[in-house]
Amino acid sequence: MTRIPSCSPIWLTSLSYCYFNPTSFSYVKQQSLPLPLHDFIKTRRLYNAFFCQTSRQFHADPTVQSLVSAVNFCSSTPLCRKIHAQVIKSLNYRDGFIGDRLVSIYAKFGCLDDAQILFDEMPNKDLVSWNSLISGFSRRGDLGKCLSSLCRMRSDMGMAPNEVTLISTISACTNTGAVDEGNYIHGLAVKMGLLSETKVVNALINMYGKFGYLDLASQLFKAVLVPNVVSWNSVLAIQIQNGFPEDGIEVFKLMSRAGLKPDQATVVTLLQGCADLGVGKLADAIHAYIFTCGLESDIPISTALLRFYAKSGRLHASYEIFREMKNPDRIAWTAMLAGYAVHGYGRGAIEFFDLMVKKGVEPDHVTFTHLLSACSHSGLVKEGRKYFEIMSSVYKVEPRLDHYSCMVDLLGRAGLLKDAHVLIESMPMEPNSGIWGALLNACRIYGDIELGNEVAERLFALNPSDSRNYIMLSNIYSAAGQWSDASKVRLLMKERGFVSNPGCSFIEHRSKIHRFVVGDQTHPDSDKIHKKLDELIEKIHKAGYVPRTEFVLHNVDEEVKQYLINKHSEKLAIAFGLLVTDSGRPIVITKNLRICGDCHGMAKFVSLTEKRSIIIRDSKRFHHFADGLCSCGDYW
DNA sequence: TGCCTCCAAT
Repeated sequence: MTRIPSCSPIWLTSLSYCYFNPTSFSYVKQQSLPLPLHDFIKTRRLYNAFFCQTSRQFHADPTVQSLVSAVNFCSSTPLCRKIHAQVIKSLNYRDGFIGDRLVSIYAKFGCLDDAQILFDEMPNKDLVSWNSLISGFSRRGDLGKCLSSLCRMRSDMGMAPNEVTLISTISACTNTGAVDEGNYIHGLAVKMGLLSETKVVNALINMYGKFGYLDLASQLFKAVLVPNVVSWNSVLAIQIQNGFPEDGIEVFKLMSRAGLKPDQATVVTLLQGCADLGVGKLADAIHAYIFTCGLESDIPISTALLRFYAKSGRLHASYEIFREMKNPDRIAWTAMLAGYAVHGYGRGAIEFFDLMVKKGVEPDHVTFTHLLSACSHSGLVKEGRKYFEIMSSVYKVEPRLDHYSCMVDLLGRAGLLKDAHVLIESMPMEPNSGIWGALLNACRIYGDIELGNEVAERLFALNPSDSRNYIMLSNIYSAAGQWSDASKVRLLMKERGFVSNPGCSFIEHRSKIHRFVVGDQTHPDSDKIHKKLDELIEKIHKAGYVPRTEFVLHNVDEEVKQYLINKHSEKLAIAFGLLVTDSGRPIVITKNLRICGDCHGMAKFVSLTEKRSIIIRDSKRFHHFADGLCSCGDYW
């Protein structure tokens, strides 16, 4: 074994700095430290010697305890480096233990190379060391390294993975959408008899749920002998995230009946379901529960609550929650910003963003998506361009597809079709269907048939099975009065076997959800509703309201068109008490003001499939429709 | 006394 030479502490600190960051070698040189490259290589061996030597001295040294506690509270890379340097200096190192923790911290903060180097240098790697490394790769979404480490561990070292190894690997499969690899790990879990571990099954339930294999997930859940809160939370989240919030709420009821106490994750997930469904009463109950349990200072819970109120049109309530937060994090700030954006407060969103930066909260790519979408929906072209520019130059957030999509939408809605097209051509990555779709929508608004045609061609090539593109192109032709071309597109759709689903509206009334489809008379109170509708339609027509119909339907009588439009969502909303008048004129405020007062636009926005939102204002307050549902619970 | 499953902003 190499003898450990006597070294000054400063030399060792620099050594560890240099060790972790070879590019900063010049820094060490500047300090006039005797450390040329070959010495640096030598120090690697030296370092190994430290590990071996110190493992023997571990119990003898009194500073070990402080190092252990230091490493346990280690929360950042610089701190981790300091402790690591200290570990080397004090010669107190038991392989494993502190090393494992350091590996996982380096990995946690994205220094995967450092983690790997440190791991490789560790002389005696036990199962926990391997798990630390694998979990690090998993957290950073590096499935390849996760799997290769798992293989190395099994074949090179002859070590069997335990439940922790599998949980980390399953999690990596989930986050990268790797179905085959996930199946392989599932098989491995069966082979190793690890399906009796609830945590492993929970990870698998979550994985299959995220992949959309709900049957498999529920089979696994049923097979768990004693499901814990996480098992229940997983099933709850699966239902809600796959678009079945009602089933999710049923799961919650079963969970309560099974005697399990909801935890933070339960509450957050339920609130997400409430926001998707717009069920105000359940959310109110949850809000009360939050207070009873003293959870109101919990940031994720407050954020979920904030989002619920914002989605329900109660932006003030949402802001109150935000204001009450002690230390809102980036996610909370972004959620609030999204609230402003979705309600069409472009200027408000900008001001809020500036405040966020001023408070020292760093925006990320999601923040910019909302900010740009706020600019887009308020027609703030100049501002949108500015933020798109500085997001990479100042905030070092490289624009992604979503940001380009927002910008194309912004320029397109402002009528700058050419600029939008140029921007798409300049993108460093392949534009997706969302981006071409935004441009196609702009072509529809401005009636640009030529460009619309070109864009539609691209969309058909990119996503031939998406019926929305065909409908949009057909609408462009309809709006221009080119009925035969519009018919051709519709025919093409038919040939390719697409059925265009009619938009569906639904409204919560006294804790019950009522669904309506155009021309639908199946509601038990249909007669009453329609009578009321006729009354109100007459009223608003008298007030001077004329719906736009030109691209709704063609080769249909004007009267029939009016009928179909009138019977749909906007009038339905009015029938339920949202008399949309302001000094005698109906007002419709949408996040895109250009569609304001457009009956078809509104019906479309309220439709379930569109997943967009609108806001209607009556004399007292705003009513917000999100995901096809009016969820302003207190006006009935 | 180190590694791990569910939950918050598109």
